[in-house]
Amino acid sequence: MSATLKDVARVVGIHPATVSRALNPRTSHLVSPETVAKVRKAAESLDYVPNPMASGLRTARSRTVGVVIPDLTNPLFPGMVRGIQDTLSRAGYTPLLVNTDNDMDTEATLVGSLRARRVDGLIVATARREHPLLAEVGEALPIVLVNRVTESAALPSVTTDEQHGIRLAVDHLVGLGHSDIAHVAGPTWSSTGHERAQAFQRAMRSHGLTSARRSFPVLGWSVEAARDSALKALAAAKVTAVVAANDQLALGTIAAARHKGLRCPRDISVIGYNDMPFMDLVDPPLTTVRVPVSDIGAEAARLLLSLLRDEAPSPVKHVRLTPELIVRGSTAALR
Amino acid sequence: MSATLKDVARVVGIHPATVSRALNPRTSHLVSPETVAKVRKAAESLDYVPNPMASGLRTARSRTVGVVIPDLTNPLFPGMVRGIQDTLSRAGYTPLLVNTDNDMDTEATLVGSLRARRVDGLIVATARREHPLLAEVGEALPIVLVNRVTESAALPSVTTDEQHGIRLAVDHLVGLGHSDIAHVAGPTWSSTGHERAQAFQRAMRSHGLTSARRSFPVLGWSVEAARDSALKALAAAKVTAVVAANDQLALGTIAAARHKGLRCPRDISVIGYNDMPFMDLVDPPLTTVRVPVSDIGAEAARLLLSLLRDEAPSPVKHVRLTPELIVRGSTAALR
DNA sequence: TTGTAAGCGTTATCAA
DNA sequence: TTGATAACGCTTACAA
Repeated sequence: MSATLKDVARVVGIHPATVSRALNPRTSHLVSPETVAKVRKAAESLDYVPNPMASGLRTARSRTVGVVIPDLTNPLFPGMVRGIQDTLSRAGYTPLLVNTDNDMDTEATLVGSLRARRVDGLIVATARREHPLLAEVGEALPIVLVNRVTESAALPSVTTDEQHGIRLAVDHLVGLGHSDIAHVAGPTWSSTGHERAQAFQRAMRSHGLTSARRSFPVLGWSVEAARDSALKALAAAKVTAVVAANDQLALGTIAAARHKGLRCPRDISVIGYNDMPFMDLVDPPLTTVRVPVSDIGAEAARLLLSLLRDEAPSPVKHVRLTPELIVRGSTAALR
Repeated sequence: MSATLKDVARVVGIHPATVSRALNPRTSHLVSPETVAKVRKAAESLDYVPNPMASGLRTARSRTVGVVIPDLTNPLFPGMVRGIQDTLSRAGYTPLLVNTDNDMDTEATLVGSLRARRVDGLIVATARREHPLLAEVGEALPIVLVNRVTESAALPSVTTDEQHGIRLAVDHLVGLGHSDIAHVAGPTWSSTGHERAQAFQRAMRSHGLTSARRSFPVLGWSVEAARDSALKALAAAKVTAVVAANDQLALGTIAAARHKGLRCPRDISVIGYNDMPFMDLVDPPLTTVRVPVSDIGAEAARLLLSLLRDEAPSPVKHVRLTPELIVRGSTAALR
């Protein structure tokens, strides 16, 4: 049904190999300009498109990249995925997307299926601080981590400056007069959870504020998972403000506060992290640290593409982007 | 690097073709049980995985499906995509996702690239009422439409019962005592926009209410796009309630109302459509018609898989799922 | 039940 | 500058 190199060759009256050379940008200089022109025209008129399975088989490269995320329905990821997709496809690569649901067995299976599909590389958003699988797969395949990293830092990554982001949040609250601030922290197995918690300690200390026993880690990143930790945080003596490790946890904290009869921001200020879509429309509009999700994705794709191009193994590169504070209605001056 | 049929054959001491037969469920019955067992063991120990490019080249099937959506960052779609992904991958198919941004040229390009990748079929969420491209591509490739359909109805589809959904919305408002109800309608090029508008007329008439000049179509589906139409709707005589054609338009309507000094639901009731994530947390929590997005995706994938399996062209099938009303805080009894 | 052989559409190597 | 040829890894008639 679809035209092949042979068909084009027949039309032009030359050998298929020459057609291949003429059509491939990296080899077309080996062919006389006139033949190239004739071939291009014939290919056009037959609307020939190269068969990626044939060339992939021959070259042992699929021009395909696996994208491993926890869950597409978490609003943090669609923007990141778009950044990845747009950049990859402009370079002729096709992303293959999988969702692990934060389950390590599922992840192992899915990474297996991506390797079975012969992906040329991997962009991974599911890293844990300890993550043997990634180290192992990284031996065989170029990998770029996004958002979260592994402890060893042996894999290239694109992240944001958590230190800076949390710092912005704490500074903002302190500026509003708060000093009794708690942290509803992310899961400790996640580098983002861990680093934000550490950053919280540091930021508090730098203001001369006590952060001891003021950090309350959750088990998962969801609105529901926040409840217990949020209640503990709110029970801590005199707490007037909470820095949550992401937007879902902030929303959960606000819900828990409401449940206790506290109103946000009147009685308690809450600040989130990520600035997911619609966070300007929730009640109250959420003050949060905005992460440039689409840029993270684009940057990760670029980094992977450079890895895919380079023959020589380059030094492991870590890209850090800078988040910014978005002030809305969930934070207010201490009364 | 990766083991091939030949490697397995060498280990077992038989011909590669036999290994192929033994490993393929559809042909393994042609091989003696003992050989099958030996082959399986050898394949396992070498961790052989079939090369999809080689088998795809040979069989002219990629076991790959193109998924065409307007924009992944629109919260309506991630759930749908998950439904598609989960169902397809369980059947051994890999989805290739593209975003058209509702631009027809982009769409043509991307569909072209999917065909270049030799996808076996297409799941399309970008249908317009008039959509020549899809009709054309549908000649060559199995296509299933999701959410939106084309006017001719010549392509199989999975949608929800718009008629029923809008009916639920209008009934709810009438039940609350409203009779002056307006519709902030979706774009007319979209079947969902069109059908919901028609359904609105019908539902109003069935209650004996006037719907004349009460429908105000927008140009796009976004929160911002709603502004003008919403202002017109709110300016219409005595309007006390608005049925919006989706959640974004509902949010835009609420914002416009607020801008005019009207409060929702006190002065004006607003009802959305889709029930996107977090619509329970916006201000006010949005009453809306919930669409089973994940089921739509799963159903579409199933339908396409059946098309992919069948040799004989089956009659064009249309699956309709039923939406349900979710009552929250954006609607209230007429005062 | 298994082996043989050809071919899917490319590209890389070698020769002309 | 072009042509011939082989090979990538798999499947499938056909033969044995």
